[in-house]
Amino acid sequence: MSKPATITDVARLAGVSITTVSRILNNKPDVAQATRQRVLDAIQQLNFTPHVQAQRLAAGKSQSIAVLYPSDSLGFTELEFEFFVGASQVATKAGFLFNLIVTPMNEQTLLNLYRSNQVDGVILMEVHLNDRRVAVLRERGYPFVLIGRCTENTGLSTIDLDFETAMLLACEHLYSLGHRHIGFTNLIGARAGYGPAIRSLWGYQRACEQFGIEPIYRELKPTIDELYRATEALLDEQPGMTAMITLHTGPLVGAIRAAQNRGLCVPDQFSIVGILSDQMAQFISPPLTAISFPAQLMGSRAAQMLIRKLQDADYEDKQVLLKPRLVIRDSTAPARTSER
Amino acid sequence: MSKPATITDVARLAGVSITTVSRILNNKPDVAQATRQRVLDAIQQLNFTPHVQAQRLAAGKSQSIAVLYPSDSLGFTELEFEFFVGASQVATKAGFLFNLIVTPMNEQTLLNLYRSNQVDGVILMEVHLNDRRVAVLRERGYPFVLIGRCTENTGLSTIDLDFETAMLLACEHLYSLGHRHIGFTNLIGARAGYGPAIRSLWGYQRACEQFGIEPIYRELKPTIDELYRATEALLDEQPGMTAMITLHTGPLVGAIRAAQNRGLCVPDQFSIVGILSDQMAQFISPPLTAISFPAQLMGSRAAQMLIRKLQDADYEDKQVLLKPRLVIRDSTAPARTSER
DNA sequence: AACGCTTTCGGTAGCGTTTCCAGTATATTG
DNA sequence: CAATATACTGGAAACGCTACCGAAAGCGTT
Repeated sequence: MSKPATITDVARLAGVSITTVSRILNNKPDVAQATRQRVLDAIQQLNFTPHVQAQRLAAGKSQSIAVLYPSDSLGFTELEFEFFVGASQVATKAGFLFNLIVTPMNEQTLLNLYRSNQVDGVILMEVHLNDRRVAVLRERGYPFVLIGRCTENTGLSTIDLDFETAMLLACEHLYSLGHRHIGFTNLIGARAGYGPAIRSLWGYQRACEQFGIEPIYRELKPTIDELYRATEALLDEQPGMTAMITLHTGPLVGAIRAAQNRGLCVPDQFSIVGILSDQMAQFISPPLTAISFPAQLMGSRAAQMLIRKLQDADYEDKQVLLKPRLVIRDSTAPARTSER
Repeated sequence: MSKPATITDVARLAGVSITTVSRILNNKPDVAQATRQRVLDAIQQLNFTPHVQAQRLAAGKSQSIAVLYPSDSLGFTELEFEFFVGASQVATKAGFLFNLIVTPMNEQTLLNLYRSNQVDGVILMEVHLNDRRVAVLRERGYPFVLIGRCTENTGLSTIDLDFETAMLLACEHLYSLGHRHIGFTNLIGARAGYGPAIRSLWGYQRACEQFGIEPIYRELKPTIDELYRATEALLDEQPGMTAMITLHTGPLVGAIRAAQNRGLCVPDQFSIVGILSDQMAQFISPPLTAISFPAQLMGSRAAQMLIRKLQDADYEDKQVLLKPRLVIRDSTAPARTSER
């Protein structure tokens, strides 16, 4: 574990000043081709790698970004993971360090992240319509992007799935299959200001109006048990219900099991549409008809936006809204005319 | 985005030298109670947070660890994710930055990670029995720990699940339910030196000997399709097979579907045992009897070991082998005496 | 021959900490 | 009461790099 070579060693070996070496390291102009080669050889020979802490201290930048996913929220499924992988890949490629922070942060610790130069910018997940974190960061002018949206998004960089359209698509699909009684179990938090919940509800309500069907609605916590019980309850109360949409990702099996336990075969007697990543949808039996959740894409786009924002002083903030895509698999089927 | 306060500002405001402030920041002794309070007040008042890059440069430590998960290997499931979360939580709590690196690294870039002071130590995942990375790092004396094991582990810090015992447990469970023809689909790579595959195979072979049953064995890639086809093939070739164990985590549904497609109800006519995290096992229909894979625990233990190794000069390397636990759910049932 | 331009390079002052060493005042000891 | 230990504090040199500024050298222009 001998001490690694420093820029001084390289300079000495190449017979130049450290300034020149620094120029080459940072691809600055004003250096003769011959000198450049000599320095590169020296670097090679010494196995030199610049000391990142020193670089960052001198440059006044941390060259790293973080994703904040407060783990007290919904827990982890593959979906969150796909966000991280997407962001991580982009960051690494752009020469940024990627930090995943799952510990919930208060305002202080959030600001300290910037003040201590730990990160140049962050990606916020699980944002609420009226998110304190957003207010605090915006006020201080610290760079960040949101996965999700707030009520007021001007001047913010956001990326989000268009949940409203997603619900429309799902309803439309089921309606066209002949279903006229379509339930919807939403994530909890529509009242508390949780974006996906609210916007999904809007979409569902609009679809119901448009198709002239009666809403059958529940909000519940994301556990298998909750969804199981809720599905049972809905089936009891709404004997005509032949299909269901749920925003719950992992716990979705609860709905399938509840239906099957009633002797309702999915999809022949009961159709289910979810919102999941393609991989997750395939890992379920039966393979799920679902709005495809492009989590990895969203993660990488978010990282791209953030990094461009950091590098390009007059980068213009954008609010990206991804068009949802419905992938039809084996959990939806035409409604039987003579129902149950 | 005004410039954050520095240690000099704090020192000036408190009327002390920066040395004293530094002492307090690092909980060093030799500072009067009154002075400490005065400085703490100043820190509070200025919202001061030490500049991490500067701290690390001066201290010669990066205070960060990384997990290397080469994404070209098996892809991502919830399982990998749980590793990361476990490690990340421990790291954050210990004041370490946590870096997730999914880009595959060659020897050079791996070493550069240390040389450039980006990390103090790493956690290696997906290690092979004869892993180049291990050789390189060991030779240089760079700190690391393994999730998994090598052939020769003396002087290494490792943590691994006892796959051999795991297979014994699974077989035992099925045997005691009356199954006498038990298939096993393994991850690919037993020959190439992939630890889990090899050790599972050993366990399976031992169990077969012990219970006097005939091995029914396949190695395949971790995709749903592969597992589906393999299960079909096994059912064709081995009409007596009433149960199956698989090391494939996510794609496991392929086996379930294949059985169900044959009209074999799981578990009444066909039993399946997997190796999954508890959460994943519950997300499958039917809830899966499985060896519980304590991924999060393993991640956090690995991080703990690494950090202790970094902080404690004479820390003794340990090879931890976690005892597996079988959780019985609804995918296994007694073998029917009059089979198919 | 004097001037200015371009290209290429080096000197050096930071960046914000930690840490070693030396110093002062106070307390303890024989 | 001198001598020595003890508690506390400050000065200044690193840590390894970037970035500003200025200088030297080569070349064409007037």
